[in-house]
Amino acid sequence: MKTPQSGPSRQQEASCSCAPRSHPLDESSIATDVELLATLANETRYEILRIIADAKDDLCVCEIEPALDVSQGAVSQALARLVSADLLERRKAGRWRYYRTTSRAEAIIDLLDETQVSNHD
Amino acid sequence: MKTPQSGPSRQQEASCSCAPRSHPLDESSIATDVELLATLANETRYEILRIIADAKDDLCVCEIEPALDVSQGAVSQALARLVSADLLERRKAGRWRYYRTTSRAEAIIDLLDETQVSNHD
DNA sequence: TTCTAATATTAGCAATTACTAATATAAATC
DNA sequence: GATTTATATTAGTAATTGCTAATATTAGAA
Repeated sequence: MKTPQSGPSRQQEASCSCAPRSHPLDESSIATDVELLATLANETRYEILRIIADAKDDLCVCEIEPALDVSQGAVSQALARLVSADLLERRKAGRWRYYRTTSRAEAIIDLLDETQVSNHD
Repeated sequence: MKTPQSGPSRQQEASCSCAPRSHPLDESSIATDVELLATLANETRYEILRIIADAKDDLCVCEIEPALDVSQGAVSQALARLVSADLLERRKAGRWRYYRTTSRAEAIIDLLDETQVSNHD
C-alpha cells in the first residue's frame, strides 16, 4: 500500500492509496480531554466559570445564582461538575460555600480570550 | 444590601446578604466560546483534530477515516464542523480534500497537553 | 431541639446531539 | 456520454444531556 505523495502526482492517482493511520493516539487522554471540554461546553457552566474568574475574590453560590436564569439545583449541579473537572476549588465557611477558579481554568479562559475570532493567521 | 465581607465576620452573618452580580459578562462572547468548546467536546471530532495535528503534512479524508469507527458520513460531518469553528483548513485537490489544523487549533491542543491532570498547582 | 437558610441530591422529562443509512454531488477515468 | 471514486448532504432515530421540581442534608439561630 502506498502513502500519498506530495506534489503534482497526487492528483493523478486513479484511486485513493492512502496508508491508514496504524493506531492513532492515546485513547484515554482523548477521553480525558473530551470530558474536560464537555464540562466547559455548556452555557450555564461556562458562564459560572467566567463570573468567578472575573471576581477578585472567591464567590459564594448566592452571588452566582442571581446572574443566571436557571434553578438553584442547576447551579449546584454545574458547580459540582466544574469542581470535579478541576476548574473550580470549593471552600466551606459555615452555611456557605465559596468558589474560586483553579490555575487550569484561568489558563483555558486566557487562551479563549486570545484565540477570539481574528479569523485567519 | 451588603456585600459579603472578607474575614471572620463572614461566618457570623445571620443570612446571606450577597450583592448579586449586576450584569455579568458579554453574553455573545460566552455563546461564541461555548460553541467552540462544544465543537471540541466530541470524541470523533476531537480525535480527528488530534490525528491531523500529529501529522506533519495535511491529510486527506481517506487517511483519517480508517482510524475512526464511525461511518463516512459522520467523518464528513465532523470535518465540516471543525472547519466552520476555524479549527481546520480545507484544501481541494482533484477528488480529494486535504485538511490541516489552524493555529487556533494548535494553541488549544498545546494548552490541553500542558494542563494535563497534574492535579493541584 | 426546632426552625430557617444555604446548598446538594435525585427522578423524570424535554431538548439536543451524533450517529447510520441512504442519497446527492463533483471530479477523474473509461 | 457512462462509470467509479471521494466526499457532502439529508432524514430519521437512539442516546445523551441539562433542566425543573421535589426532597435531603447541613449548619447556624432561636
